Amino acid sequence: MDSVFKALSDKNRRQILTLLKKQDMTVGEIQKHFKITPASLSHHLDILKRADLVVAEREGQFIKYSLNISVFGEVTKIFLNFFNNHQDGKE
Amino acid sequence: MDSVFKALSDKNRRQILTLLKKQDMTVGEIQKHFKITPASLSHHLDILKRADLVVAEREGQFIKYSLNISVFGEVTKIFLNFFNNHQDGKE
DNA sequence: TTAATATTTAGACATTCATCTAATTATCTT
DNA sequence: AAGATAATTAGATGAATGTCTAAATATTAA
Repeated sequence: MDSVFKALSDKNRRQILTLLKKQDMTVGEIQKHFKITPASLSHHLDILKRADLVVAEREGQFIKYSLNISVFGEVTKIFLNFFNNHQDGKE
Repeated sequence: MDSVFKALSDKNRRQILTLLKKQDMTVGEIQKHFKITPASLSHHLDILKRADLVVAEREGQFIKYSLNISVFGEVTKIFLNFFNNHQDGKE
């Protein structure tokens, strides 16, 4: 469970989750919302994946990421929904 | 809001919150549940305080800590209640 | 199969962070 | 006022973390 809290402790990663809450996205699409390098983004996605917060699935040349809709995923969404929209996310 | 997530990202601090959920405690009482030094504990309490998750009040020679029962406090309790009791807390 | 695009992995670097010891502040007791 | 207890602050240290560049892997297109 520690990995979930660790994963949520980074602002970029929380923003990724917020994006994926709206729709599944490829790395490239997610990338557009950030100014970090693809390598850094990939690192964040890996941390979210290890925390079981997101799932990755290859679609040809792309890799599509989506929220892991499980018990944790649900609660996390509720949690994020409450805590975000206050002054955290930039969009 | 970042400070809240950062605060929750440490296992010791989450355990402190879990303890305070049951009852207010002085630093000394909290201390008994950990094997870190008083200085380290004080540091963690400071982080929780800055995140507005707990409140400190001097009572003579002691300082009593309690959960900050506010909107954030309430949600945090619910959140912790759900996410703990899985494999995170040691008690 | 060669070139181009998408994403990840490896390795390095600077910053943040949890922890400790030692010193300091605050309160209580004698 | 002096000593004891409670807690915090200061400063140091090693580990963890976020970021980058460069290289590697995977897939599509020519």
